[in-house]
Amino acid sequence: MTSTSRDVARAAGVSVATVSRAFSETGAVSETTRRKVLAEARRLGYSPNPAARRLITGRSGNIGLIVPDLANPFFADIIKGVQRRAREARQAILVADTDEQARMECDALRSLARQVDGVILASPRSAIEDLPHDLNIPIVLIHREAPGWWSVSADFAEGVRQALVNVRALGHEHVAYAAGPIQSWSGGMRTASLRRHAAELGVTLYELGSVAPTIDGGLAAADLALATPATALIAYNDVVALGAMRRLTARGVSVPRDMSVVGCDNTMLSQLSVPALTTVGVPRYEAGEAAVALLERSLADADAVPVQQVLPTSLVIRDSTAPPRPS
Amino acid sequence: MTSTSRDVARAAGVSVATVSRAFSETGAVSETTRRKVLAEARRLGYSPNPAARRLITGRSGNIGLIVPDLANPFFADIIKGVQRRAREARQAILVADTDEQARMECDALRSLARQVDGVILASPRSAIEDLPHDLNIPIVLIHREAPGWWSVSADFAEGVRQALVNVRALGHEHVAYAAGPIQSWSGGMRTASLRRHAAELGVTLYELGSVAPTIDGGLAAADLALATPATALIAYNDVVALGAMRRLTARGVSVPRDMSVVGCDNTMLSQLSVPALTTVGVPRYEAGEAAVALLERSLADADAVPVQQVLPTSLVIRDSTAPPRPS
DNA sequence: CAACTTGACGGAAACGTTTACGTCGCGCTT
DNA sequence: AAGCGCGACGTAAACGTTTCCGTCAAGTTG
Repeated sequence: MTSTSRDVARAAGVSVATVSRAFSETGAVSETTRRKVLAEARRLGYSPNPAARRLITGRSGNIGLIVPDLANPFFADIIKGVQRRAREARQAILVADTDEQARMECDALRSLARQVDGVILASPRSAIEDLPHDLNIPIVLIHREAPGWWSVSADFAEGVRQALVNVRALGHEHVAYAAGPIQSWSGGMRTASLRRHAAELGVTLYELGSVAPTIDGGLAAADLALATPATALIAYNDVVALGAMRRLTARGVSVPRDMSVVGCDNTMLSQLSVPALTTVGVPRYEAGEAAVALLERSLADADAVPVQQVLPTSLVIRDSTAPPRPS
Repeated sequence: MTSTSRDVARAAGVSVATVSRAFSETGAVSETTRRKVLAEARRLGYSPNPAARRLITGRSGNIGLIVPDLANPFFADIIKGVQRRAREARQAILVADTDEQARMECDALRSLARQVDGVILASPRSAIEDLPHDLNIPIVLIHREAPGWWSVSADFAEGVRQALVNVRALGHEHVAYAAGPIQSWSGGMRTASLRRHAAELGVTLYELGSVAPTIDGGLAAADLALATPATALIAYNDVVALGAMRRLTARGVSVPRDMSVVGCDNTMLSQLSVPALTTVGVPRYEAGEAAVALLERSLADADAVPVQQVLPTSLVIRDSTAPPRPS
């Protein structure tokens, strides 16, 4: 049905080796025969069989991408970044959704291992030591740093610091913080940063503990916050912030008049809400692109020393923050 | 580095053919030797090389998925459905994002063609006749029907009919409709259905024309709606509805007291908004699953006659609709 | 008991490339 | 004029499976 390199070789009056060389950029072939071969190939509708090529070169030409939840807009942007950079490198991407389950990360990793040249693992829920390390393909982590691993993450510590500084500048002295899942590495960064900077900024931090990273988690966080003297609430992410705003409004607490709210991630949601959410901007698209770039580097030089890239974050001020009401 | 079937064969004292048979479910091999082979394979860390397998069987074991925009929550759910069903069938999925561009659909189709066993094309922006049809792999369309093509779509006509009936039952006699992009097949279905049923239900339909399927499009739609006597607005999708609600609120028009708003798709957004959005529920997860099922059928029997599956839709009533204010 | 089926297994030929190696002209040096 | 280097190209051996035959023993039938 589909034609092979032999067909093209015959038609162009050359050997299959020459056909192969005409298609691989590096091949030593004269310009005239290359043109001849390419023309003949087009006429016959020939394109190299990727399976055969992969069998001999060992390169599959595609990379794996593992995310906790595709429906989470946070990861959607990461995928788009990966996608774009991968397309330039003529790589296809194989995506796996793990439904937020750590075990599925390992399964996905294993089943992808033989199919791809390398894997990008976004916001892994697993502990690093639980990840299989015997599948000799490069792995790049997103939003998780670990010694000896390639990774690209964002400077969450700086982002929430900016949030705290801003809220303090508005006049808030009592700030509540709703943390996310304990396994979240980036969440840990945020908590640590807030603790570190609260004292030196002269704000009292009320840690509300860990809530689910969902709307419902946000509802709970709002009630917890109202039980403290806090006049501002920093949330684990935008979704929690939105949930909190909804609950606050429902309980007659006006945002930002009675309570300022800050989210994290700057997802699409933060622009949609009313009032629009002040949030910590996290580069997602760029993280995806950077991860592919790192993967390419580790693919090019198998024993390159892993780099841990950190992308900048910055506060995006919208309408959910304001000075506290004079009491 | 990695061991091959030959290594396993040698270790187990059998031939490579037997190793192959032990791994392919169908192979005629005695239970005892199969167990022996599998044990030896596990010990050596062997797993069949997918490239070699593909080269000879012609099956790649993965399917392609092309979507206009990964960041659109609408498609995210479709992917999750595809993902789930594909995992059961031990298939990996290769995803391509076309950035809403019709041309990229063709490019993606072509570059995927040799890599996958079949392709699922969600909400194609291209005209059917522009799609390449010479790449002899099965294609399943989502949310687009065309004679001679496999497809799974939703009964948008019924969904918006229900919306119209409901709004009419609440007492609205003047209803505005903001349509989406003209290339949208499903949008066409909605428009046609509204036109068909408006008269018989005794409602006057104000067609606002086509707006961008974005928040900004929704802002525009709101202004257009306010220029008509309409007391209810049906929007192309949830995003447009949200944009409209925002604009209406900004202009001092209370939703749903002064104006009822109905969205379409029942995306996550519709639950997040305040007030929560009444919307037409469209099965996305199920559509993804169904598409894979269809793909499997057409893979199993190459000249099966294409089926066009239609999934049910139903109105989800939330807080953005209410009886019109007595004037 | 001979002939025949049946099931388990090995040998070997594919599948369609890439690439190491060899050959062959051609132009250049000495 | 002989030797040499070099670029272009062909030959053939991989890559790791699956699968078509063929063989052989064990059971089954007439």
